[in-house]
Amino acid sequence: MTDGPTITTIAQRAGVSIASVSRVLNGLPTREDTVRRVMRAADELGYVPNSVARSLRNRRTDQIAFAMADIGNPVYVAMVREIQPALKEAGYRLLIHSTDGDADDELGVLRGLRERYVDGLIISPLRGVTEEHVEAIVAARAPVVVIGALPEHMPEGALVDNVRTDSRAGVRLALDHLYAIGRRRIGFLNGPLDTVPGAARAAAYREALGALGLPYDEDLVEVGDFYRDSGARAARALLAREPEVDALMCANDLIALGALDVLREQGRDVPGDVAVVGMDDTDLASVTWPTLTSVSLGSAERGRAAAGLLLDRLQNGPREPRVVVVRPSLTVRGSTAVPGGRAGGAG
Amino acid sequence: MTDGPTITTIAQRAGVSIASVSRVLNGLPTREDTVRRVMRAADELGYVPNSVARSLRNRRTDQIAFAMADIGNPVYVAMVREIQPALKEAGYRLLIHSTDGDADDELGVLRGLRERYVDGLIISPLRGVTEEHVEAIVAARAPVVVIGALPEHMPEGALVDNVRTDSRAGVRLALDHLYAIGRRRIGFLNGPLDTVPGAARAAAYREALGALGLPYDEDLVEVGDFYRDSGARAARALLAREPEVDALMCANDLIALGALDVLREQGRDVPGDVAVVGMDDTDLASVTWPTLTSVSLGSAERGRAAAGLLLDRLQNGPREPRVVVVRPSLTVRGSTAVPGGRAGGAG
DNA sequence: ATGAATGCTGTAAACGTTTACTGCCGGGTG
DNA sequence: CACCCGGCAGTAAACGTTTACAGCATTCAT
Repeated sequence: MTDGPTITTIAQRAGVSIASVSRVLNGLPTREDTVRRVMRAADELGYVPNSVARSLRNRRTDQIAFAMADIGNPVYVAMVREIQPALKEAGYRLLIHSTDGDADDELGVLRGLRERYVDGLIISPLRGVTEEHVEAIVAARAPVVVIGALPEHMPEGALVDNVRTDSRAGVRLALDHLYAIGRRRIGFLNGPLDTVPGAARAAAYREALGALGLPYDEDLVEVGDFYRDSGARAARALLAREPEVDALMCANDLIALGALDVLREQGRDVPGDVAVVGMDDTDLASVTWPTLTSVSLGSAERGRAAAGLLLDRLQNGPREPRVVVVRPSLTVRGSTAVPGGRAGGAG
Repeated sequence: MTDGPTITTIAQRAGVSIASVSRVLNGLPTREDTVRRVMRAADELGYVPNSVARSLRNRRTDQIAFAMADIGNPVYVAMVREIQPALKEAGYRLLIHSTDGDADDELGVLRGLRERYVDGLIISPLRGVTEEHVEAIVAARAPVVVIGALPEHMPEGALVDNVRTDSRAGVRLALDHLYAIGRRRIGFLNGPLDTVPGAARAAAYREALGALGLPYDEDLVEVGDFYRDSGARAARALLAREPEVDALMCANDLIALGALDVLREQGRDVPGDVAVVGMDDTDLASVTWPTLTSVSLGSAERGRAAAGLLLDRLQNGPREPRVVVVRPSLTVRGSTAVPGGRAGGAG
């Protein structure tokens, strides 16, 4: 009564052994009569199998974890939105680990794989895959998909697929676009250099300027965090130091939001005086005013790919690690809507 | 090697029984010498306890689920952001069920409680708590917290706490504000009437108008979905039918976004010509232009409260069901920033 | 009528823990 | 010296499944 029926309860009521009960419930060939008796008893008792016991015996939990820095970040929300239905479809439950950018937490999740509470993991390490990450992945002996950059050489035993985006190409798209609409003094508001995206975007900015024949000027670069208020601070500093900038390349949409705040506050027209480009192309980009031109790094697509790779591994067994690269694209909106000249902004 | 060490492996290596191993690992009083031997063996083997086996034996999984309609909705994101750290702090993992507003899915989660894969559940049923929900909750015999309205009378066995907000009061806050800044023809863009929030807000709108001595005019009301494009459609329809509206009360921020799109497109000044108020006070509200005055229904607070109630139950055992009511508040921003008159908008 | 083959069913072990219970050993007490 | 008690450790059962294996009827062929 208080403790819920088990197959033993059913077996007693139906007058058969627990083995028969199990077989019936799992649809294994059984005599018609036995099937009826067991089904009847199970129905009457309102039996529901205990998933923990089943997991212990089957050595699988039908659970998959997704670990990222911050569930409040629209990029990760976009990924979760793709991952969750894909997993549900395949009969897996989803566990969420929001690590708050805490590296120890992140490693904790990875090491926790050895507790076998999930069958696989999708992880997006904020500060890249360190030696320790690799060790934990090897020790895990459960499939892992990393969203983001992976070290050049992974050891043999690392069962790890990889989904990445070419943020270098993304930055180039943005700078090409700004160049095309006539901008020559292009500031750069970046996130922390010790994060993977931060470092990659810094290098890409420099490289893209070179390709366009523009000089790299340290005074045009400001480093902060990937948040709105930090973006505002950075924009303020940059505009004070270099009032002549005619475009701001922002390392993500939140930074761009902060920049827009400051530009509005200072009465500078966007994009007339200063054009602004964000990155990630989150939902926010179509909400701002003017709407924000942004480089899409395919968050949704990356989420979908990661789920696909993991499920493939779980369903079809071991295989060579795979890498999926998602191509960035540029969505032009109001904040750069000045084809060739310097007119008022549009939505 | 391939299968990971268990306490049996440790016991052999340390030359003790598995009981002693377990005792040492759980910090139960044990002879100094035994402790050392076991610890040493565990270290050398890189032992990690199997959480599934532990769950089976302990009859607890240290997992909690949160079920809501759509993880893409900022309201739920805000809740998750509060729930996740609270659970982590208490040693619980978080499972996410995004039901896509599918009622069967929602019931599935509730019924799934009987599989005992989680120790408790926080659920925010989109269309209210039906008879079937109640049945499932009673059958669950695991603590449940419902965010949203609960039926008047719950049966004895229902282990359910409740967190709700007073959206009636929220709507009143908004209408009082609009009235105070001189608006008299206040349109209402609502969500589906068969959702709990939709129905509540419809009633509240009517009631609040009455309290202000304003007539209820069906032509001023438009019903759609809780999404941006639906909000835009509704706004277009309403403005076409009633060009004289001087304010739009929107049943959530996304609808308000759509309304702002349409007003801008039609060249109507916000808040000069039409003031706009949203609901939920999501992150979006401070991003739009003009920024959006919005009624906060305390999403974060509700999430925190729900986690608190559930953890309390899990840690301190059964007690009388509790109800927490979160008071709404109004955050005034640009979209209504016209104290008493009809001047240009500000941020 | 006997043997093998066929088709179900039941017994028991296993998954990896925790813990009640029993038993052993040593020391203190009468 | 006998007894008891305390402190530890080991045996075994239990959590709720799944499944290998053995066994039993029944059927069929010879």
